[in-house]
Amino acid sequence: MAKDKLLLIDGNSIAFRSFFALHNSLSKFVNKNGLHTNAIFGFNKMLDSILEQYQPTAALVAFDAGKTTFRNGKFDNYKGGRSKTPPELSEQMPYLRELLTGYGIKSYELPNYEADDIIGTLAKEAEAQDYAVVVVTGDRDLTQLSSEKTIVAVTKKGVSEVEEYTPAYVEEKLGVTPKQIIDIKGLAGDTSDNYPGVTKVGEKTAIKLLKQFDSLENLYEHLDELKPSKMKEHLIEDRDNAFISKDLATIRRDAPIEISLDDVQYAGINEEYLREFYHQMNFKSFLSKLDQTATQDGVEAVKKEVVFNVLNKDNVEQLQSLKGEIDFYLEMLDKNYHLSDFTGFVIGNADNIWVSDDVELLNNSKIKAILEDPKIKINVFDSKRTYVGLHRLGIKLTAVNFDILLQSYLLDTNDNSNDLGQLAHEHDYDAIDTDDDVYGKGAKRAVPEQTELFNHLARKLAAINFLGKQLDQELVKNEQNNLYWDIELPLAIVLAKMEISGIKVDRNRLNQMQSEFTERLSEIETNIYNEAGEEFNLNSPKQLGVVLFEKLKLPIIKKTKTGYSTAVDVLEKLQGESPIIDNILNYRTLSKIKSTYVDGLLKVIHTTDEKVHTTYVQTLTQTGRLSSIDPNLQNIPVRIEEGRKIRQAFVPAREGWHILSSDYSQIELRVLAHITGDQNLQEAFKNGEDIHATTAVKIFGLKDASEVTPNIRRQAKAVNFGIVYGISDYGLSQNIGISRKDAKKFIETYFKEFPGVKKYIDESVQLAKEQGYVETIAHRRRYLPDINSSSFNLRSFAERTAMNTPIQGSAADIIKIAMIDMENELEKRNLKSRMLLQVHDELIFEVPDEEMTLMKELVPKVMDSAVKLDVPLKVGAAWGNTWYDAK
DNA sequence: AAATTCACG
DNA sequence: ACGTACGTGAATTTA
Repeated sequence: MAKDKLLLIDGNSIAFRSFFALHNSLSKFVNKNGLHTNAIFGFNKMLDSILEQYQPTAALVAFDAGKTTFRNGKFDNYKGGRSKTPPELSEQMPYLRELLTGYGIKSYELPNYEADDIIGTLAKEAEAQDYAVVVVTGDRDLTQLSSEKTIVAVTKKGVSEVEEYTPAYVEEKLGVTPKQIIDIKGLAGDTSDNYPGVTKVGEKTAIKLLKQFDSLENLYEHLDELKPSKMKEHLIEDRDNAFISKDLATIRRDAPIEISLDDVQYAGINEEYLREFYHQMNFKSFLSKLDQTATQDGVEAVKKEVVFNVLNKDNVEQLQSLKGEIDFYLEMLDKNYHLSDFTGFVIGNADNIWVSDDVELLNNSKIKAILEDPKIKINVFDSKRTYVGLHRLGIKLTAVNFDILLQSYLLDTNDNSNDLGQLAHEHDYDAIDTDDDVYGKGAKRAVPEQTELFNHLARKLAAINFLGKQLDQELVKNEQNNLYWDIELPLAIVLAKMEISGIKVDRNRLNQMQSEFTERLSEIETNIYNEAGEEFNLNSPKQLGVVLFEKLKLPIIKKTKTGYSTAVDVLEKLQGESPIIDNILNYRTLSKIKSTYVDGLLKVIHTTDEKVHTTYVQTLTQTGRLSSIDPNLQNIPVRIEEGRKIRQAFVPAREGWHILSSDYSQIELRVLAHITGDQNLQEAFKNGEDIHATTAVKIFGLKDASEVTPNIRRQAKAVNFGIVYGISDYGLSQNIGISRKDAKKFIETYFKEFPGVKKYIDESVQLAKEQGYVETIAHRRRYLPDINSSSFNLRSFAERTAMNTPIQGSAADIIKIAMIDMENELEKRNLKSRMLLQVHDELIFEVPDEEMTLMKELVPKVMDSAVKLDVPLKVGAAWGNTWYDAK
C-alpha cells in the first residue's frame, strides 16, 4: 500500500455541482451581507465526506484560470454558446478559496490551462513518486485519468456521494479503457464543450468503432477496411474535426505548473480561521461540528462555565452592589406574556449574576427599588415583554437602556429572532443555547431541572450584557441610534401600556351574533347540499373543488399547487353559471366572520376584566409596521357591513365613556409625494385636492375634476395603489380587469404626469442594488439580498420591495412618533383617556365624556404634527358608543 | 407543517 | 419569455 495519498479536486466542477444541487433552496443560503452560500455549503459537505473517506496526506484544489485557454487557440468555438455562470455562483468563488484556506488545502490555477490539466499533470507526477491518487470531480471526462494508482471519484446527485472509477470500472461502465475516452470524444464530440467530432457519430457508434480499431489513429490508418457507407463518408469528411476534438478532450499531463507535491502536503484544518469563516457564512451546523470535534479532541471546551449565585430572601442584600447599569431577564415560557406562568428571573452585571425561580422575590423591596430606580439603567431582551410581566407582579420597570431584541431588529429585519439564544448566535455570540434546546419544542416544552434552568438564565444575562453595547455601536454606525432611542424604545413602553389597558368586549353581543350566524349558516349549508346533490365538507377547498369542477362540470378558471382554486376571484367569475356559487360565497363570508371573529374573540376574552389584551409584535415586519396577535385586532372586519358589526362588540371599559377613532388620510401617498419630491403630487396635496380624482384627470387627460366619473376614479385609485406597491402592468391589469396593454399605458402616462415619482422609483432600485438596502425617513433599514438575483421572480420582487418599503415604512415611522407624542400628552395633561389600539394608520382611544371635546381636537393635532413633511398630513376623527359607531 | 382562504391597512 | 401587485394573522383542512 502506498503510504502517500494525494487528493486532487476539480474546483470549478464541484462548485458548479454544489450550486445546482442546492439551487432550490438558493434563497435560504444567504448570509447577512446578502452573499449566496449554497455552493460553498455544498463544497464544504463534499470536502468533509471526501477527507473522511480517503484520509489524504496531500491535497490540492485546481481551478480554471479564466475564460480562454490554449484550447481556444486550437478551436475558436471551444465551450462556445455556454450560458454564463450565474452571478449567484460567481460571487461565491472567492469565498471558496477562503474555505480552502480554513481547511489548510492549497488551491491553484494556471493561466491558459483548465483545472483538468493541472490535475492531470500533478497526478502523473504523484504516480511517479508512488502516491495513490484520488481525483474528485463532477465531470466524467476526467475518468480518462484513472489508472492502477489513480481513482477518479465522480460526484453523484447529492455531491457528497461519489462513484469511484478505476480502470476496471471504466471498462465495465463504458466498455472502453480510460485511455480510449478521448477517442470517444474525438469521434462523438462534446455538446457541452461545443466541439463537433464526426457527423452522425455518437457515443454508441464511437464505442463500437473503438472496440474494432482500438484508437482514433488506428481507425484512420485502416479506414479502407470499412465497407462503404454513409458513416465512412462522414469519417473521411470530418477527419480534421475528429483529431481536433480528440486533442481538445485530451487532458494535458505536462502543464507548466509551478507547484510541486511538496507544496501540497496536507496538515489539517486551521480551526480558528474556519470558525471565523463559518460565522461569516452563517453555517451553524458546521460551527457546531467544529465545537464537537474540538471537545472530543480535548483541545478546548465548547463553552466556558458560567458563574452565578442563587438568590434568596436571605442574600438579597448582595444586590446593593448593583448600580449604574445592570442586566435583567424575566422568564415566561408561554408566548402570551399577559397570561404566562413565571419561570424565573436573573439579575446582575458583567461581574455578578443572581438567578432565582421564585418571582415573588422580585417584590422584595430591595429588588423592586432597583428595577424602579430611574437612575439605574437596565439592559433587557424584549422590553415590552419585560414591562408587562413586571407590571403583572406589581413592579414598574422604569429605565430601560439596551433592548437587544429591538436593537437587533433595527439592524437587520431579516436576521431576527424572538429567541434570545438564536439571536445571540446570529450575532456570533455562542455561549448560550436556544429556548427550544433547553425547554423543548411544542408539546414537549417544559421547565428543566433547576441547575439547567439556572445555567440557561445566567447565560441569557451574560448574553444581554455582552450584546447590548455591541449592537448599540452598530446602530450608531448605521445612523440608527435616534431610531432606537427616540422611537422604538419609547414606543415599546407605550405599546405595553396599550396592551395592558386592553379593550372591553361585549360578550353578550358576540353571543347573540353567534346564534344568528349559526342559524343562517345551517340554512345556506342545506341549500348548497341540495344544489350539489350530496353532503360534503364545505370548509374543504379540495372537496368543494371536486363538487364544482368534476360533479357540476363548471369551467376551471385557475389551479393551485394542489388542485382547483376556489378562491373568491374564481368563484366570482363563476357567478351566473350556477346558483350554488352565490350560496358558497355567502357561506364563506359568514363562516369566516363567525369562526375567526365571533368564536375567535370569545375565546380570548379575559374572564377577569372582560377585555381582550392583544400583543403587538414590534420586531417582526420587514417594513417597520406593527403586527397584532392573540387576538389580531388589526384585521377586524370593516369593508362588509355584516362583518363590520363585530365592531359593535368593542366598547369602552366604563359607563359614560366613548370610543374615539382617528386616522391619517392617504398617508402613504402623502409620504410618496414627500420622498419623491414630485411637484405635481405635492401641489395636489397642498391644494387639498381629491388625490384619486387628480390622478384620474392626469392619466385620462380630462379637463378637470368635474369629468371624473366614479368608475374612472376607481381606476385611478388602483393606479395610485399600484404605484405604492411597486407597480407592474400585469398586477394593475388583474386588479381593475383591463388588458395588460392598457395597464401599461396608464402607468406610462402616470410617470409622464408625475416625473418625480418615476425618478424616485428608478433611483431607489438603483440605490438598493448598490448598497443592498433601502431606508425610511427615520433610517429604518431593509436589506434586499435578492435585488441582484439572476432569477427574474426574486429580483422583481426585491425591486418592488425597494419601491414600497420606504413608503410603507415611513408611514409606520410617522404613526409611531405620533403614538409616543400622544402618550406623552395624555400623561402631561393628566388625562384619563387611554390609547387602546393602532391599526397602521389609525389610533383608537377610550375617552371619558368630559374629555371628548378636548380629545377630538388634540388627537388629530398631535397626529398631523408628528413629523414635518413637504406636504400636509391630514387626519380625520370620529367617535361613538362602540368602535362600530366611531365612523 | 404546509397549503388555502380571507380578514385588515 | 419570464409571471408578479406591498405588508400582516387566524382558521381550516390535508398530508
